Amino acid sequence: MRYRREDVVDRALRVLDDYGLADLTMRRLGTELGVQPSALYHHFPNKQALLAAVADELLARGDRPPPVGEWDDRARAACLALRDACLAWRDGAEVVATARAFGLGGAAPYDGLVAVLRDGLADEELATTAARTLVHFVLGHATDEQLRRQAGSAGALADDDLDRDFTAEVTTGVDLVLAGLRTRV
Amino acid sequence: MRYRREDVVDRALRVLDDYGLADLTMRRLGTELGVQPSALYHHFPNKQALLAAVADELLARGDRPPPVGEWDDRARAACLALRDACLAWRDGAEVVATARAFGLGGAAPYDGLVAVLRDGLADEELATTAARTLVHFVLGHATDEQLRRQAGSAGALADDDLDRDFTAEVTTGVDLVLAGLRTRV
DNA sequence: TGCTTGAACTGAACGGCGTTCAGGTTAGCG
DNA sequence: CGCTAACCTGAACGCCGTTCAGTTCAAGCA
Repeated sequence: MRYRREDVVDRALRVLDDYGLADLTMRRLGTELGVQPSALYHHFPNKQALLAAVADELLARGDRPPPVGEWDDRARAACLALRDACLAWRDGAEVVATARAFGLGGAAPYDGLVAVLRDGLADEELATTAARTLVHFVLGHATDEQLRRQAGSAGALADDDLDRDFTAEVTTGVDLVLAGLRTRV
Repeated sequence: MRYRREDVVDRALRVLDDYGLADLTMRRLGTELGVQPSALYHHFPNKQALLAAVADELLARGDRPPPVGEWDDRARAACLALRDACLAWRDGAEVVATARAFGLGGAAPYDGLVAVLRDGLADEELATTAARTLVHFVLGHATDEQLRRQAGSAGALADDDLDRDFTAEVTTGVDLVLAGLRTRV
């Protein structure tokens, strides 16, 4: 069997979901495809680039049409969509956050948020800063949640850390930022 | 020479600042101390625990007495203090964020923020959620900044990504959250 | 002073990782 | 049918975190 780039990304996404980011190694992915690890370097210059492609694919699959409405409602929806896209895959948030930090991928949600906020705020600089604030918070919170759930299912965590309502928490956080923004229009 | 735990942490902090997190390996730290890598396992059960201790020490050294004043001013000061503590060391933000994510260290700034916010808000749940929002944002932003500066000094980045005013950005972000909180008291 | 004890460390090994590279294979197109 | 470019092999390199049985040595006690 011979593979194309997209096949590799697809399989990587499956390995990620089944075994977690720590076990998404070039060797494991190669084995899973029935291929030498070195074969993957025909499709990607290095592992970071592969992970960036995985992040982009993960986000693309979780994409949903933005709702119509006020700018703040659309911004909130975009944040929750980003969160849902990440939570749909094991360690999804960490993958996206890492790719974003390295500047190699995961830019779509940020760009979308900037567009929405620019509409509502008419202040380019405030829009970018607010978008960064929101994305950092959403990704940070989702990373935390996934890590904590994993530690919880491994039985290494107190129970009261698990029955938090993560969705309510993240909504409150996003709304805090949006409320702050509303005081500036 | 024989070392105690604190000596190892101190040296690890120096290695971190001189060579970066990627080069802070057990072997390198051992070499730096003139000791076998296995010797470090007498002081720490694993590398994660060592990094948690490094994060705590890094935060402790950057600690400063909280200013008196309104709760929102104190919260802003706490956020900026956290950022400064992280920025004072190479890859400091990433070290703290990782330790925090694993629940092994770096809890002090979060606890401090919760205390301040609980004072001003009289709402325990909102205080914890807001503290999480702020810490996630500050650490995410600082991680981004350090990674970007490093990529910039390696000449792999556009210039306009570097002459951003990171301090103004993070202040604006924090103030957005605080303004949002003020609408709730 | 000599003895004991436990903290600190050695040295070698284990299995795994990302990555490189020279060369082999094979699908598809002209 | 032959060529070309895409895809892959197989072996190696130099790292990594971690384990473990055994050794050294400073400090406290008799």
